[in-house]
Amino acid sequence: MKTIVICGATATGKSDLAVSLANEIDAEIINADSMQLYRGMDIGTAKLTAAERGGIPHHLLDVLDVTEDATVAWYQSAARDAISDIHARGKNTVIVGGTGLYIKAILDDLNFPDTDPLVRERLNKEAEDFGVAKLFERLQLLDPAAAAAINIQNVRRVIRALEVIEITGQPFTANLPREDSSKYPDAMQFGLVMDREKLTERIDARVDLMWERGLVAEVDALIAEGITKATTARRALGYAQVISMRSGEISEELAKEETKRATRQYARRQETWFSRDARIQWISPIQPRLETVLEKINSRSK
RNA sequence: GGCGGGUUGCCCGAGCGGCCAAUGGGAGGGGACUGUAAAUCCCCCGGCUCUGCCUUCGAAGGUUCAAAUCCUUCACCCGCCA
Repeated sequence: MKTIVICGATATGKSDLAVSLANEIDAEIINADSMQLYRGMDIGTAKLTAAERGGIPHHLLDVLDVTEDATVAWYQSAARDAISDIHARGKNTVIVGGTGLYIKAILDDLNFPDTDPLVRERLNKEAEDFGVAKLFERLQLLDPAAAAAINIQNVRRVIRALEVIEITGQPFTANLPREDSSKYPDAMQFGLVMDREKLTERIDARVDLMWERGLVAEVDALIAEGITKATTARRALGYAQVISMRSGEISEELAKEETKRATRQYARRQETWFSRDARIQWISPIQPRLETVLEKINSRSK
């Protein structure tokens, strides 16, 4: 059974390609977008409507309330279970999304050590009270390799490293493995690219459309459901901006502009992330996407 | 018409005779990345034949060994008085 990944920056047209591809190769789709996991976050995440999904079953889509926080570890096992299930039913799998770490967590041999809210909370408090420098010093002592790889300013990562060391008694692996640890050696990854100017245009247009379609109302509904108390969902592009607009911090016009700006920056980070995975086969903007992907898949299976 | 304040690099905004190509922030570009990843963090950011040189701080003159910083005139913007 095939495992195909469609990745790339936001607004490059991944979702549509995934559906048409799934149709062609008798596949089901697994969402690899950290924000499309949430129910009710539809307009702002550019989630495909039921009609647009064209009857293709989508997994890991609409599976969490906005008050629940997704984590990579949870996603990893849920996604792998979904793949096993799909393959067991004799279908192929298409994984689509822009969350690089999530895709990598599925494909590669990443083991996420446990987490402990209490330990984390204590470390957080320590960082606030005494500063990260203090914590970083400890990290240097306990795990020089991790300290060398993590920037002292990156509080979140310093804390996580210390948390892992404390819970497991083992050093923290601070670097992701590169391409040599695949759990699904037959998986094929395809990346969609677009030149910056074109992408910026598409992002701007998409954000305008989100507003027209009622993003503000969507966020209002989620605020009522408690999204502001969540730690993950409320940071989503567009949602964070509308939330701060509703709290009176910024105007609606600014919220919209900021959403476009933040989305542009996000797209850049995505490109950086995906660009380091040599396994990805990039589909250039001038190539017919579906045809090119099908061709590559077929030539591989021969 | 009179008096006062302002004009700084793509934008906002410090600087107020030498240590200034000029603090900060934003935008833009590059990069990192193992339980918040649409997150978090780092680097670059006038030009060049790049341990130095050249062109920048509204414009044009001037003072000085030396000016974004002082003086003069002009242009535009802002406030108060008419």
